[in-house]
Amino acid sequence: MSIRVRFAPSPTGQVHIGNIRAAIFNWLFARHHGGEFLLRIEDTDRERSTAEAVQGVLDALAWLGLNYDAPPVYQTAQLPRHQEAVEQLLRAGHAYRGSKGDEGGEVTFFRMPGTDITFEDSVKGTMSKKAEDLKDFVIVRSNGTPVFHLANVVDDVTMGITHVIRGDDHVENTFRHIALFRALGVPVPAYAHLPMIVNAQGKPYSKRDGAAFVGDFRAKGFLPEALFNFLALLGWSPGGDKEIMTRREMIDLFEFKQVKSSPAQMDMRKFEWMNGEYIRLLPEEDFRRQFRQALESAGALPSGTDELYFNRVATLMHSRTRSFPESPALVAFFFREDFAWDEKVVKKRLHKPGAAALLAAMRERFSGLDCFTADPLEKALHALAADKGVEIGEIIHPVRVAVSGLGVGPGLFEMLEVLGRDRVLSRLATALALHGGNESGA
RNA sequence: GCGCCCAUCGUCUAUCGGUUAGGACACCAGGUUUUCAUCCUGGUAAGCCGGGUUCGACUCCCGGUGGGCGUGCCA
Repeated sequence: MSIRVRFAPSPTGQVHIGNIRAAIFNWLFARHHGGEFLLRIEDTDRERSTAEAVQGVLDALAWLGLNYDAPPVYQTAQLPRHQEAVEQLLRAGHAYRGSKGDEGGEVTFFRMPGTDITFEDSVKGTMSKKAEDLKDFVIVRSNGTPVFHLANVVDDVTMGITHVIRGDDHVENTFRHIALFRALGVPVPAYAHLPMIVNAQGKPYSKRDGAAFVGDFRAKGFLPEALFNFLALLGWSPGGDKEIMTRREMIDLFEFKQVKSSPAQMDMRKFEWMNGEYIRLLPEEDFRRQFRQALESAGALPSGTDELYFNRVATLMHSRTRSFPESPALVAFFFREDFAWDEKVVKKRLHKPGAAALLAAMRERFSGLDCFTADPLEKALHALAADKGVEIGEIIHPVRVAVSGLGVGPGLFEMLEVLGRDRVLSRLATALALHGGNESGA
């Protein structure tokens, strides 16, 4: 029998990373075995389900490249089948009607078999529950609508699901679901319950802990390939030392044997590192596009900026970008004159004894250059250092701060070349005017 | 409360009775004849506690502690 799995989110909000990781594992498992990966929208909670949320699920899957092999199944459209199943259960004596609580009306209960239930979980091992801990439960509400357990199981039957891969929070439900499958007289699927993603306190990872939804990562400019890779490795370890893997490699290696059963914490620092690895792998044009997007959304890119100039800045930044959110602050000086000054660096580099004099001399020599490109600029700087008998760093650092306001950035000479003569000379003059008289410590 | 589950560096993890407990991120130090980043080299850092079983336990068993999940006419 061919393998069929499904991702079955309820469209009641944004797609949580724990959820999407379940989708990733389902997808990986299906692709590994050449099976089918299906999507089912569990929209039976009419109160909370929204069309926007459905679109959110579709977008998240598309963004991460989690393609499904058949059109999405909407649970609300399966109502007739749910009702049929209930009739069948009623006829066979597996279900009965009754009242519960003080809400009045009549609900339909599923009658648990009265025996212990055991199943093999692909990640958690043998799971067992005693009969006395398994109570009858409602499968149809007093208003006639089926409850999750019933709908979920019946849909899995109609969709021919062979393996149910979902979050750890569903383990307890599994015993009821197995009883349901048996009562319906159909094969019980195999199960794999994934550990939860938790925060530093061991609590479920939530919005309070930072980016918690797929949309958050996307909005911040993280790459889908990086998120996919990172999430796949949260709880799953193919052994070996390789962590940056292609989809093909992940598909080939994926097995539940290597999925851990303990919860994992999302380490944003490691994720940013991985994102940086993927950024470096990006084709230049792709990098430019996303780089531009990051700057534009942060309002750091003035309209009318020269295309070529922008491209040169992008090239300079490609190899040193770990995540797009950090970009605006690092390159603002390329695009505007009122960039921020890092006061600590200003103090350290510009207020240093002798810095102003060197800066002034450097400006003088730069202004005399015929060709304002990296090579001549570098030669001029080395020459000045030699003439003054100072380390080149004594000049490099003040120049960098003077033109960028920062202590870090691309290689200085390439950076000066891209900035161009006008910006460089005027900024050096400005820096001298602002800080030239501030030398301290001597 | 009851039921189920989980427990290796700060984090993600390898280990499947015998290892100097390995790797990755982060961090620290040095190098790559300018910073930062990249890259290279080196370093700090771990088996929750207590009992067993065994010649020998991170690994198996029991208990404790801590944490998670479940206990809906939500999904």
